[in-house]
Amino acid sequence: MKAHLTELLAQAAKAVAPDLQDFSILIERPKTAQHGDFATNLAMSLAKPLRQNPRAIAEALLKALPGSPYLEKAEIAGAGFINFFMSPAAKTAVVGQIHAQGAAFGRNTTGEGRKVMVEFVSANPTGPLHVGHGRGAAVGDCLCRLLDATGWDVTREFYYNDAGQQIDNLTLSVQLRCKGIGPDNPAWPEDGYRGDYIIDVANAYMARLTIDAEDQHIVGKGDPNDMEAIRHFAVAYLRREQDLDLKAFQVSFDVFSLESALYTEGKVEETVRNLIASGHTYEQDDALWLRTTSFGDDKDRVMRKREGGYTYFVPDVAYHKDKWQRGFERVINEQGADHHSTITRVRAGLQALDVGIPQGWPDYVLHQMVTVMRGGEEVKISKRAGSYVTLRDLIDEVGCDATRYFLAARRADSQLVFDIDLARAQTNDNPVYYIQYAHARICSVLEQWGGNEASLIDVDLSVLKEPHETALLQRLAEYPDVVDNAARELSPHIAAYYLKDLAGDLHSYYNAHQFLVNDEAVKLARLSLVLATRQVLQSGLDLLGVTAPEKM
RNA sequence: CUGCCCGUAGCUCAACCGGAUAGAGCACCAGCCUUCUAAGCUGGGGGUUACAGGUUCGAUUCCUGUCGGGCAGGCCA
Repeated sequence: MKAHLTELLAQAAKAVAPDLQDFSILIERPKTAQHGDFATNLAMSLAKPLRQNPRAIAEALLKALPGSPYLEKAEIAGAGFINFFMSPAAKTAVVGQIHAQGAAFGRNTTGEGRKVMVEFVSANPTGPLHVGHGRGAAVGDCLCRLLDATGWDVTREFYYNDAGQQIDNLTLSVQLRCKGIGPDNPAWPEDGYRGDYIIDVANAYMARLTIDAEDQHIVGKGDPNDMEAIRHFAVAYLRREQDLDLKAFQVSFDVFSLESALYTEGKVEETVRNLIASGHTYEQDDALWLRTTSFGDDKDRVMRKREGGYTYFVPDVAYHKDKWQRGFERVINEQGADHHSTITRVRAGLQALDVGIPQGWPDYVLHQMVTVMRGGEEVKISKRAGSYVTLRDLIDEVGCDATRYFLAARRADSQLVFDIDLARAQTNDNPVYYIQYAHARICSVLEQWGGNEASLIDVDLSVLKEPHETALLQRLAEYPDVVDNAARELSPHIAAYYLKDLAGDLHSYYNAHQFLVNDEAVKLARLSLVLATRQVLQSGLDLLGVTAPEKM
């Protein structure tokens, strides 16, 4: 309907201002019903280039506006808004669309089947996933679903930093636990991992347990002096733990990339050679530096340390070059904002390689920190101290659906307070139940009606005239815009808020009117409307990875 | 000290390239179950959009500055 109005306005604008080339037509949904079903500020935005009074332009536009069966009337209001009032047929048309398209309603082909990679979670295999990872998992997974819904060919990828200093710390921590040494012992290193899960890893290793995962089968050697064996076992063990966490959270990946593989396959060395060949490096103080300041960084960065190892951003650059070479012209990295400083470095490294990668590549979606409240107090998250709320804890206590909704329903770039007690104890406060309840209510009504749902597809909807019905119809018609907007803005919370509003419309309608009435025509029309509503609730919940239960 | 993010009702959060009277939920107050699930609905109070300027027909939104919170600024990741 929006597209239809845009077309009408474009024709009118052409008649009013034939010489004007570059202008865009914005149509929005007014907040109050008095302002019609749609409104445009076109006359106001044309005021400047045409050097005329907005209201005068609006008059001219209205005069030139072609007629349409969907348009009841259009009028000028305020400073020069044009408000459109749609015909009843235009308002109910969406129901037919939803029935015809089913789960495809709201999806579009904007992405044209192009490849996009979303890298998310990417936790280090040094412990279980915590709430912050949960936010990344929820947001990242929703981004994938949104991109898929808008026609992109999505690859979901997880990158394991299974090399480097922290893995050494992990290995050492496990080894000490194998020998019965804990954090209380003076021999315990300052940056060792103190969590109890390290004991579990050590016990499993000593008991010669087998780690069975999709791509690895590793048996604990039981030798507390074999550092290599401990390292492999510990990493495998914790990777499997994280996989199980993700599975419990209903998040899946297509590709797992390992930092260690970048080394063994020579990709890190190759990247270093390429960077040196590019002329953007120099030696100083026995270290190798990359002149990242040439690409917008505020200081140059060390690539190869004095002791010979590479700093973390070198494999990062190698990894992203690999992404590019795998054909991903679009890559979105979802990560915690505490890593934002790597963005400039990675991009600088990629520019220095000079292999045709665009300047702003890749995209980033950063989520801010999650604060966890329990018993009215903040739970401090410290991985090394071992005191933190794991994602598994949340799923167990709060439930998968509610946890996902809470973590995805807020703008990524604002800090998030997750109150465990609230989410767990007072389930009626939880918006996710509110939405699911709307879905369950519709299922219940349809079941009691007992008729054939297929027969509701083609009924006369002209009897739907109640304000509650009009409101619901309008909300349903918004859904395709919501999906497109959320995908374009990379903002899952837009979909979450929409669903809350949609559920609210349904609940109000439900309370104000009986659906299963004696008047057959009214009954069928109402059932057709709520059947369409159920479809959109289902599709929308699916975008968030939340289930749509038929009974609650 | 420098860079990035944020600051909206008592609390948690929205507000679609700048649009009309800034919206929800929780909490508080008053109502609605012999009628399709009360995990629901209806009504009410609650705001100088941190503060001060600027840009224009119009600013929560854009720009500058101040204050406050978070995160970064390592030859850690």
